[in-house]
Amino acid sequence: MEQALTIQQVAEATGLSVHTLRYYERCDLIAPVQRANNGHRRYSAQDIRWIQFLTKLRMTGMPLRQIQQYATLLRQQPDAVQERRAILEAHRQTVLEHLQQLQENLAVIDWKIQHYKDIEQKLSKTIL
Amino acid sequence: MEQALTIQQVAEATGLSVHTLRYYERCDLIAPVQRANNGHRRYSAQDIRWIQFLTKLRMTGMPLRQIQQYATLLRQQPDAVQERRAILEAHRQTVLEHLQQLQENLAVIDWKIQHYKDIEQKLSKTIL
DNA sequence: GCTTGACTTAGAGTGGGCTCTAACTTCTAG
DNA sequence: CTAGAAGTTAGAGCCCACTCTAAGTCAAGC
Repeated sequence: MEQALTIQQVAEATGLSVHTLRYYERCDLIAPVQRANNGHRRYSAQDIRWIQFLTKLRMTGMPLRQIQQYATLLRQQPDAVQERRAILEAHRQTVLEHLQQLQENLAVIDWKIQHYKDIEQKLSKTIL
Repeated sequence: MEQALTIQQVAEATGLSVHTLRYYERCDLIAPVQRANNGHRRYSAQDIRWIQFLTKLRMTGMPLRQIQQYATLLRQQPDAVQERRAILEAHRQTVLEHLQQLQENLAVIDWKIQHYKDIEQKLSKTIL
């Protein structure tokens, strides 16, 4: 049998909390996980790979709803590769725009920091 | 008198809603704005510059609470340039880390897109 | 055989950031 | 003089993404 992890172990492995893992399953972001005889979840290597990918989607700002759609597609139409790629490419575009924005705004902040540095310079000269 | 804008005009100029503008003032992100005789807000050019900068902070993910601190410092200790610079530099660091993360995660997504492209390629060849 | 600890569920609560509502005032145009 | 457009307030509501609680089950170790 391949390694089947407990929810605790998966939490540690993925950085999500056990609460969040169960929550994600409830929200259909994760397919119903296999159970041990006592009803405890047993995560497969597959499950973990998917959870790791879904956290990438989350961390780039994809809403749970959209991840849920992607997950459903993945489960119900494993051959719909083009559709899934379309979702990822749309998301990619969104992320690129977000990155762009972030960099522009950061530039303004950098400018302000420099401005403050200049003021500090001037002040120290005045004092001397 | 310099141009004193109504809340509507400021909303248009900054991309925030009038609701949000009032909300920000309530939360102390914006200093109490001058009022016309009828009690309506009249925003100064100063106000607008600040609002524009605060939206940069927001868009780079600074929490309202922190912006509020920065704003308070700006109003109550206009000479505390170093302190304000410290806040901005700390924030800058956070944003840089976030950017880094975003790029790393995006790379994984890009990889997945490429992977899907490869599959599509193979499929189309199989069919031919 | 009893405690401890990891698990289960359904459902309630939280925090951030808006967003909207209701009731009211005030100015402008017809 | 009246309708309507734009403003005001306090406070309620909403959405997202968790996060926690309560009550219960089950297996292992003392």
